[in-house]
Amino acid sequence: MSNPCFNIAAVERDTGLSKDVLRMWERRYGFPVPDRDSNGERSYPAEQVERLRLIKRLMDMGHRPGKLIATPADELAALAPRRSAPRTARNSGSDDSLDELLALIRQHDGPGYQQAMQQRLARLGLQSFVQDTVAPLTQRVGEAWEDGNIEVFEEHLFTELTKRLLRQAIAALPGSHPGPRILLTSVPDEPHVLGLLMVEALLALEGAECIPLGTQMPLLEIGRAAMAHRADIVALSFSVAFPQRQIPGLLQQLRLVLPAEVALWAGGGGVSRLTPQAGVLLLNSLEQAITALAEWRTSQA
Amino acid sequence: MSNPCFNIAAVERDTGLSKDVLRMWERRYGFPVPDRDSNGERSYPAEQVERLRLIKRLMDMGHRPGKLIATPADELAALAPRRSAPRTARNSGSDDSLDELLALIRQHDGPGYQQAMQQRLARLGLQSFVQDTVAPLTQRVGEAWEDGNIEVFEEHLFTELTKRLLRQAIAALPGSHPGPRILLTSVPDEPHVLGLLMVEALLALEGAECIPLGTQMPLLEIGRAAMAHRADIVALSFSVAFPQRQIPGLLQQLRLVLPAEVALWAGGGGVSRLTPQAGVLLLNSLEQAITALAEWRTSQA
DNA sequence: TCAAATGTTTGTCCTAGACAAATAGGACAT
DNA sequence: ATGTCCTATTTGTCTAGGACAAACATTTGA
Repeated sequence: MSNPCFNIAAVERDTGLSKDVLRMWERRYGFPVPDRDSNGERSYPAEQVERLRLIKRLMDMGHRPGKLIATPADELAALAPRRSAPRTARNSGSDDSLDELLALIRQHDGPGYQQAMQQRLARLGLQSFVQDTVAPLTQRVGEAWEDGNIEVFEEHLFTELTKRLLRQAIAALPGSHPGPRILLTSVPDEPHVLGLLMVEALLALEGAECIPLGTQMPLLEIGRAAMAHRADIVALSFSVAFPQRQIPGLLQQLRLVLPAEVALWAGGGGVSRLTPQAGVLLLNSLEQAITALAEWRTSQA
Repeated sequence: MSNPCFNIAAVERDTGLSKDVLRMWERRYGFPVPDRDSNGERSYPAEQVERLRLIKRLMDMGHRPGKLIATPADELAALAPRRSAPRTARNSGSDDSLDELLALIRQHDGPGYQQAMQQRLARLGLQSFVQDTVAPLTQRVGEAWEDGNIEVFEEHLFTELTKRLLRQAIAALPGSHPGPRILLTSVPDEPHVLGLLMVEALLALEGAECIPLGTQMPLLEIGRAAMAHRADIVALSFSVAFPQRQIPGLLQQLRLVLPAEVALWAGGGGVSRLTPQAGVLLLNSLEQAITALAEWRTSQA
């Protein structure tokens, strides 16, 4: 047979579970139980790696590892979407056209998806496209991900193609910039960029001068960048997947690094359940970004 | 005093040196010697972290840790850019226009950089733009990074804006795809996407159907994606920063996961010093990607 | 019904030993 | 002088189990 086998470092890479955790689970729960190679080192069969990936995904949804590992294989039932509001027609389940877009991704039809999205963009205009198509579609993909009925590579394809569409649309905008200079980025350990692009599109549309720095900037660097670019506002994005309890500390720390006259905005799914922070403006929706921009302008006038 | 202190996990994040390595160095070389907090856990003063960062950078340039740690503080001299060919006029030092582009980044003039690059793209055409502007410019930025004379956020700005330019150019290409279906991605722990975009631009220009999946795909997922998209070729990119010794193992493992009829290509700065691998085509330059595509086509005819 | 106290679960850190992969240095042959 | 092989050193990663604190769940008390 000689199925493909993985050493512990490879499993760490592929699952996101640290070596310490892998060894600890083996000690405590008796799973995974890897084979040993000629040097006595762990060698995980692909099957166990697969199971670990599934467990990790369910953990990210809020399940506890102890329970998951005990469950034999009908944990497929545990896929039960632990969503607070189970998809009323109002929040995200109603729009059939979103389902069509999602179906294109599921059929791995990249060109078809691009074309359909281009049409929507042309029809709706950028603002409505972002708010009424990209945002809900992203949420739908996130839900599918939690429910386990989308493949990792399908999600990657969606993200990659959507990023391209947004960047293209942003690049096509006219170049006059009356508004504030807004530096857009995310903190280390936050690699998601789609939310940042959505808000960039909306802000650029309103005439703000956006400085996109990509993701994962060390805090001290964000401070330096704000100085160097003479930014008026620093806008950060936190995805729902980002560990919520770290956010207040990060924001406070960054607030200390930034000059007082630079505004600090934080948005994205990760901040929606957060209590207000001194010196930080929390944006709970895309609309709010537009409002905040208008308010900033009046406050400067 | 209470200078800012870092626990071992923070040092790992900030330096890229694994916890194991940090503890081992302490045991073997007597550096770093962190303080201990009330729980007996390592607490690294900022000064030592700074030194570690410097050491890591020099290591990435080819120096050995043993020597570096022994060197007191005049290792600043060791900054001597150990570049193999110290910038002859031929390899990368001659083109003044590249320096102008780099200067725009250093002045944090994003719009100016974008405009200058757009002009070059229009003048040279996509192929020459990629090969003669983007590639050497990327290398130049990498050198500046090694020499420590570029800021992190400057590098981020460069990367972000250049990504946009390339994606825009790719999107503008006509849509007929006679060629093979090529799946483009990178392995986990390899977040760099610029190289992937460069090769995508060249391959798409030659009529290949490129399926961009972004970066950091788990190996098993790459296999599934190749099946789902009926890919003819899987192309991976490894940056110079990627730990070279991990690459052969990764490629072999991926080779086992992929169907035999799917070709596996690996390119980027990380593979340039690699010995040939069975079942894997190593691309040492962008030109080689074009050649490889032509060869694949004749072999299929 | 909410808040505080208690108990469980879980991840990360610790020490210290072993070994193999990578690299450098030296001997030898071409 | 140059290239190849062999040996010695350097260096990173793995292993084992123990300890503990932070996160979470549950029960108690108001």
